[in-house]
Amino acid sequence: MNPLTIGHLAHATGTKTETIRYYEKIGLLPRPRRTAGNYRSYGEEHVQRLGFIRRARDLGFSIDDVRELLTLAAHREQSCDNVDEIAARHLAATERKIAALTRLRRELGKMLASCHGGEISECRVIQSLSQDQRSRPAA
Amino acid sequence: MNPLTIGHLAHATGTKTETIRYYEKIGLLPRPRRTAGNYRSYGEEHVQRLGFIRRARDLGFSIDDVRELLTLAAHREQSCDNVDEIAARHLAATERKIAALTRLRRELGKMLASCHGGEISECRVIQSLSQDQRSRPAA
DNA sequence: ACTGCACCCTGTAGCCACTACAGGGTCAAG
DNA sequence: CTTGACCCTGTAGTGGCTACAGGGTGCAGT
Repeated sequence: MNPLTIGHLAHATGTKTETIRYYEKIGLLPRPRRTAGNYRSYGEEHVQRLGFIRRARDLGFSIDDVRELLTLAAHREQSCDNVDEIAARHLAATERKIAALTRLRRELGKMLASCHGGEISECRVIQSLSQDQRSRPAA
Repeated sequence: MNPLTIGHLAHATGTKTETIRYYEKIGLLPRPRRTAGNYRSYGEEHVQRLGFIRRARDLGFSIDDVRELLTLAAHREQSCDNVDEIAARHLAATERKIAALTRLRRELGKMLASCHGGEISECRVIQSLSQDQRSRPAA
């Protein structure tokens, strides 16, 4: 209801004040009014918009994606195909990341499981990192 | 065998020349000899070391971890506990990332599945981003 | 000898999405 | 009228490269 300071807006949306100023600088949040003492003064619309931004960011959307989602969200009568496309693209990228990390996890797990302690000279982890897999003898 | 230029070292290890110079700048690769024309001149030991670095980086180890792994690898008579600890820590971090991304994937999948096209005003994706989950009505 | 051309050199700036100061100003309570 | 919590701007740092700009080197072909 009443206008909020940047600190209150930060608290209300779970954002840091520096981040809010950063979003303003890059044009993601509109510049708010200022008080007589030059403090930023926010209203309900800023809480909404920053909440949207924060939720999208928490879901891993890039700043550019968020920017586009905000623009699309403002055109209520248009088709949501573009929105779905952004989300689908992000979902696909997330799946690719999961797949890559899963491969890493398997590799790391194998390395660790094969190491039975002892000296560095016998350490499987170091051995794995030291030799090119392609030229390692099959034995 | 014969000394390599930076381009040849790059080719041999699948690294970019800029990255090799960067690794030298941050002290990860030792400064090589120079030719009369001030070209960097690399030997087999550089191929080994850069190969180690690249494999560790491909497994997602941070530069600082790689630095420590290189130091540990050089002390062949010491225990490999420290190595295993770095690897275990990295494995745990990788698992946390996978868990976080898996949650994201589920959320994104739910959002997309519930959206049946049409107008933005009815778009589930936009709705999800627009409202705070905690204050959304249960219906 | 000369001309291209591919490669090499240094140094700096940019990427992403913040985060952390430094050096100041404002405002309400005591 | 002072204290302390908040606010302001602007700049620099994070990780791990990547991309220039503006030059020099080396070798093949003519």
